Formats: sequence, C-alpha cells, structure tokens
Amino acid sequence: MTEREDLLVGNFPIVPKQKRAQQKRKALLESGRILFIDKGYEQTTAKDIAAHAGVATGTFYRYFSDKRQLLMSLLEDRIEEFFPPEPSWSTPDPVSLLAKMLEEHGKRLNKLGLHRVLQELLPKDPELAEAISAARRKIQTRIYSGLKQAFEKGWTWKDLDFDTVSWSIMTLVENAHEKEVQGGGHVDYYQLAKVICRMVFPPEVHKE
Amino acid sequence: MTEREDLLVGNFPIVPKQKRAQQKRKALLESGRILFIDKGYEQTTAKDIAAHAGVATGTFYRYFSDKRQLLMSLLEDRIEEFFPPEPSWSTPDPVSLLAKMLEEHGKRLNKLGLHRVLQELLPKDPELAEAISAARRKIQTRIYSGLKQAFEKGWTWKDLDFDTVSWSIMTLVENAHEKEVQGGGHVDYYQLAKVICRMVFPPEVHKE
Amino acid sequence: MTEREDLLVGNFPIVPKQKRAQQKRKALLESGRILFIDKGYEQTTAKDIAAHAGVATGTFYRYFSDKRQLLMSLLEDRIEEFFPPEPSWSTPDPVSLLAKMLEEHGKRLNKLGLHRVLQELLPKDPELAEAISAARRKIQTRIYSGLKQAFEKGWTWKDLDFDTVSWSIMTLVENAHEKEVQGGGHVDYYQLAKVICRMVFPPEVHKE
Amino acid sequence: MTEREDLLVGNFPIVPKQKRAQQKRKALLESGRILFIDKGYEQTTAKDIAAHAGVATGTFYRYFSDKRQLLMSLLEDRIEEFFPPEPSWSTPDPVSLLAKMLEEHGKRLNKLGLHRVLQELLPKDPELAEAISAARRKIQTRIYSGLKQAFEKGWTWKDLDFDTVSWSIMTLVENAHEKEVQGGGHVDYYQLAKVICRMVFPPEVHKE
DNA sequence: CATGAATGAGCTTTCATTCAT
DNA sequence: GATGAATGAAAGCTCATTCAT
Repeated sequence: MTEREDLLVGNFPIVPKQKRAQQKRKALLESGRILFIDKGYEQTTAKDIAAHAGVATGTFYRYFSDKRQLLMSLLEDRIEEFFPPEPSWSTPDPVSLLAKMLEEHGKRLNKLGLHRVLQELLPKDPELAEAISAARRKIQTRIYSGLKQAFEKGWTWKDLDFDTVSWSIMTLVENAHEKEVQGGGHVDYYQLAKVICRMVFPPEVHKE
Repeated sequence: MTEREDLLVGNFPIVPKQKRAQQKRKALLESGRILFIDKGYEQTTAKDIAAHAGVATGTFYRYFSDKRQLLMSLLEDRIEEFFPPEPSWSTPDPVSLLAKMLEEHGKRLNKLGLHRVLQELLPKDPELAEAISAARRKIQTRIYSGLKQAFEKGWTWKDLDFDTVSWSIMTLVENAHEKEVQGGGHVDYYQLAKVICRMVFPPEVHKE
Repeated sequence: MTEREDLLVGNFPIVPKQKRAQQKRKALLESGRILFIDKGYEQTTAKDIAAHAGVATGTFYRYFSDKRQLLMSLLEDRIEEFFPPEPSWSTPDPVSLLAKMLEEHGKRLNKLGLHRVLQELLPKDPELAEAISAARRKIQTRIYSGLKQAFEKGWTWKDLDFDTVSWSIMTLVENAHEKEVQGGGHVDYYQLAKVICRMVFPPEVHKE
Repeated sequence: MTEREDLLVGNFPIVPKQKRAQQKRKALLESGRILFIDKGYEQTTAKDIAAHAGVATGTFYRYFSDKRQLLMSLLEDRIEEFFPPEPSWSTPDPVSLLAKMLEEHGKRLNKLGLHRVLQELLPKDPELAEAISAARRKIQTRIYSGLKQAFEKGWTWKDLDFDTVSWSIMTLVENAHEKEVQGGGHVDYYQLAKVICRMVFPPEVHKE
C-alpha cells in the first residue's frame, strides 16, 4: 500500500510540523471533501476550497500541489475503506453477520461520501483508476480465499466458481450503498445477505 | 420513452437533408463517441471533436448546440440498450439462456462503449440521471414481475424477496460488462448465470 | 453627390440587369432596412437579412460586398433626405409654412427609419460620418444663405449671427423628429416653427 | 437617482481595498473611456481595454463583470453631468450668464467625452436609455418651471409655449457641444445664448 | 446564378497557478 | 508563512465570408 500511496499522493509539500499549519491543512481537506461531494470535483475550484476553509487562494498551494493532490490526500490510506471487508463464513449465523457488515460498510461509505467523486475521476485519472482497481482486486482476493476455506470445509456448493462468486459478492456489496443513495428504496441488508449466502451455500448448510 | 428522449435531445439543428451533411454529422457523432470514451466527457472539447472529425470548429455547432447535445444524440433511443432485457425463467435451461443473454448484453454495451461516460455525467446532469433512472426502474420492474410469475408457479425459493433479488440481478448484469472491460479476465457468463439462478431457484428446481 | 456616393457605395457588384436579380436585390435591401431598424446594425447578421429576404446566405454576397455596403446602398442618394430642406422666409406666413415643412420632414424621417442606425454607425465609420457631415454642412449653408437674403431685405434681427442661427435651426429640426420617436410627447410643430421664427425675426416683422 | 445608479452599476466586484488594485481599476476605467471614445463601444473588446491598461485579460474580469459594467461605472453618478443645469433668468444679464453656463457645460461634456458612446448604446440598452431619459426629463422639468416663473413675472413672451421652448433649449444646449466636436468651428456661446434668450423674452425685456 | 454548408478568426469568460507584497 | 491580485492558456461559441455543388 505504502508504495502505491506515495505514488498517488506524491511527496510535494512535506506535511508541516506546526499546529497552525496542520489545522489549515485539515480545514482545506475537510472543505475539499465537502465541496467535492456537494458540487462534484470538476465544479469545485481551488479558490472555492480555500474560501470555504477561510484561507487565501495561495495558501491552498502551500499545502497541496493542486486540486488533485488534495483529493488524493483525502483518499490516502482510505482507499480500502471504499471496499467491504471480507465476509466471514465460519460463524453460526453468517446471514446476520453479513447483513451487519453490509450495513456498516454502507454507513462508512456514506460517511466518506466520496464515492461519486471517485467515479467522476476514474476516466481522467488512470493512476487513480489503477489504485482503485488494485484495492478492489485485493479485497476480491480475500473474499476468494474466504470462499476457498469454506469450500474446503465442505460448506459451499460443490461446483462453486470462486472467481465468479467473489466478484458477484463484491459487486453487490459495492452497489448496495449506491442503491440507498439513489433513493431507490432502502436496501434490506438482511435480504441481501440472504441472497449472497444462497450464492455460496446450498440450503442444507443454512440449517447448520 | 419517446417523449423523454425528445426532451433530452431537443430539436436543435434539424437533421440535415443532404448526404454530405449527413456524413459530417455522423463523423462528428462517431468522433465524439471515440473521444468521450477515450478521454472522458469533460476532457473532450468541441474543438477536439471537430478536429478528429476533420471539420472546423464552427461546423460542430451547425450540427449540435453543444457537447452535451452530441452526447444526447449518441444516446437517443438507446438508453434502454444500456440495460439488459429481462431474463426468461420459463424455459428448460434457464442457466444457458441467461448466460447467452448476459453475453449478448455485454457485447452490446462494449459496442456502445458509453457506459463510463454516462457515469461521468450522471452527477452533473439531473435530466439524464432521471432518464437513466427511469430506464433502470422499467427494467427492474420487468425482472420483478418475471420473478413473481416464477414464484406463483412455485419455482422459486418460498421466501424470495422480489425487490432485493431483482435489484441484485440488475446489478450483476449491469456490472458484468464492466468486469470484462477492466481486464479482470473475461467474465464466465455461464457461471454468472448459474449464480443468478441460485439466487432465485432452490436446487431441486434446477433439475426440472 | 455622385462622387461621394461612389465613394460610399463602392462599385462592387454591378447592379444586375435582370428583373429577377433586381427583385432579389430589392428584397435584400428592404429586409436589411427592416432588420437594421428593428434590431440595430450590429445585431443583424448577413444570414438574418438573407433569411428574411428568402434567399440563401451566399446570395447576399452576390449583391452586396458586405453588410456595410447594403446599408450604404440603402442610404444612396438619400443622405440629404435625412436633413430638412431650407425654410423659405419670403412668404406671407412663414410660421405656418415652416410648421408644415417640419412636419413633413418628420414624416419622411419616420418613413426612412434609419436615423438610429446611422447614429450606431457613426463612431465606426468615419467615411459615413464624413458623408453625413458634408450633407449637414450643405443644408446648413443653404439655411445660411436663406437667412442672409432675409437679412438683406431687412426682415431679420439686425445683429443676426447667421452661423449660430442656421446651426440652431438645423439642430432643432433634426431633433424634433427624435423627440417624437422617444415618445416624449408629440412635437407641436406650429409652436416650434414660431420659436424658430422668433430666433430670426423681430416681433414687428411678424405682423407683416 | 441614486437608486437608479445602483441598479445600473450593480455591486459586482466590491471596490477593492488595496491601493494597487485601485490603480488598476482606474487604469482600466480610463483605458475603457479612451477606447470607447476612440473606437466606439462595440468595436472595443475587453481584451483591448486590458491590453491598453497594461494588464492581462483576466484582470479585467476581476474588476468588472463585463464591458457594459465598466461603462456603467464610468457613468456612475454622472448621468446628470451630461445635461445642462437649468438657466437662471432672474439676473441683470441673462445672456452672459447663459453663455457662461453653456461654455462650462460644453467643457464638461468634452472632458467626459462619452456623449457618442451613450448614443451608440441607447438603442441596445433600455435600462440605460431609461436612466438617460429620466435625467433628461428632470432637467427639462427644471427649465420648464424656470420659464414659468419668468412668465409669471411678466418677462417672457405672452404666448410662450413652455413645453416647446424648454425642449428647444435642452436640445440646443445638448447639441452645442457636438457642434464643437465636429470641428464645425467653435460655437459662439454668446451668440447662442442670445438666440435662446430671444426664444424666451420679447426684445423690450432685454433692455431691462 | 443560387445555394447553404463550411470555415476559422476572434470574442467572452473561467480558473489553475504564480508571485509580489 | 500568508495573502489575494494578476496571469494567460484554453474553452465555449458566433458570424462574416468563401466555395463546392
């Protein structure tokens, strides 16, 4: 991760040591986050962010080399938060556990709020796209191995296609959050968890 | 749909009558499509499109009032193509049929290629977002009633949550295409179809 | 006048001989006049004029080298109409005669309607400005000599300043029309004529 | 007037506080004035003005929302200066006083120099036209009542038409300045004053 | 001759970024 | 360090004029 982060964020203005400066930096980050979410990345200008943070335009550039870098800093170490943790299957009630996890993940994404902004950027920023892609692959790999373990314990469908199923789980989990945002009715996380479990386990295992 | 489409596209420069002009218009549309896909919507300028089509900037504005309208023309009457047809369950081999449908849908999307562009635009263009949303709702409604019929015939899980499952199917189908694009290996449409069927039918029905 | 006109109009497209062509030319002139008056010179495009005249854009340029030349043709031989004829003083009732002349001049200007357009152009077109200026000088000279004759007959004030008075008459007459247009109440031409006569004749002459 | 002025000028970029900025603003205003007078309003671009003021294009837009607003700032609180003060008749030597007033007004107009520019704008800018019109009405009303007072004191012609005469005075005074500009020889303000007085007073009053 | 599509210079305006104070 | 005025490249769009048909 570290290498990738460095790549993304660059090492431009050394994170300043003073308290004051730290506060300004934080204010800028927070203003950036708010405005990006509110108006979109492209529609938000450096001037806007500076004004919202109560500093001068020029100050923006003391802390960030440009708008992109601010966004990257916002994302720093958090890209993984955009993706769900791997579900745990070795539990008496995987459906409830999964439901809970889904809900928490949804909340986390809503709190970050940058989901949309990322989508806006992907076409323009191959580097970011690659970072996202890497994070996604990483998670999917974890899900994959989780599935494999469950398989080895004989819990899953015998013909489980790890690849397809792990991808399906990822996809549903990632999009559950969007569904909620779009106001297309709230997601019933429990039902979704059930559906996911059906993709993985044959019915007889459920009773276990 | 037709009314909404008209709304989106407007009736700006009447589609010209001459052959030549038609060719230029087509060239512009095609150049727009290529550049939008290649560089993203925001990064593509009217000038770029004109240059790529081998015409002068002003010519662009003969045929389209602006970039957005070109995109809308590109989308005209095609919004529904972005969404899958509803799967049919009443068939001897729903998995294969579904797999075939998924593949065809993926091909169609790849041919259009505008999937990403749409995503870039959605946050900024509420009108488009609404059109997309309507199309999506329409399809999902169809899937929903398909499920209901299957349920009434007693084929599905007894506790099927139509809403959650129809949404899950939509989501997987919509994203299958993306998986392919991202180069994460080809999608195994057959496996995906199997997973979807497992969300819907209990195993004993599969044998039927 | 001829030389000046040639200067203004240029000798670009030889006035065409055919009837058809003549009609198109006239239609263009008339459309130009209407649109110039309605929207102003700058706001009217060659395309507008052609469309209004029911011909193609290119046709415009067959008859006129450009927008300016159309305007000049509109003005051709008419610049003098923008200015009043010299008043005649040797008449039993100069006030009534003058009043009548003022009214007729006002009507003529309203009919042409290009007064405003000229004003719009003067700053940009020194050549036109010069032509206007020359025409004005010409009229003023006539008024001047009319006054001189009246003076020599002993009718006017003994200390009449020909220059000032002829200029004043010109100015009032030229602006009377504008007053009417601006809707600042109709001009009472008879009262205006009386005022002008008082500038010229002492009261005892009036009784004559 | 103040309200109307505020309306015209808007309150776009708050007049900046720093000295430097004030200078740039002034430089832009002055450059605008010069170029408007020299080339006309329409022929002058924002870029021209910026270049003439020695600043970048973008700087223009820091201080003015557009060309029009610059002109409006140039006019701010000055519209009345374009019109003469009302003449005073109750004085031992109204002719000389009037002559002096005319000359001063002429000088003031020449200093502003924007007379022509206004004329260019009037047809296109109804708001400005209304402001001008209001100012003109105001002055004319004052002249009107001045005449009425003189009439009541028995100084004027018995059949004085206040309306026509006040309009005539306005018109002559407004245009006197133009005469000078057009290089038709300097205006003899004294002679003009005499002419105006003859419009108002019968000869026997002059001796008083 | 007529047509109207095509051209491209040029105008307005915005905004990321710099730099004098 | 902080400030915010200044910069100028670049985007969107218009329109006088040309030219292939």
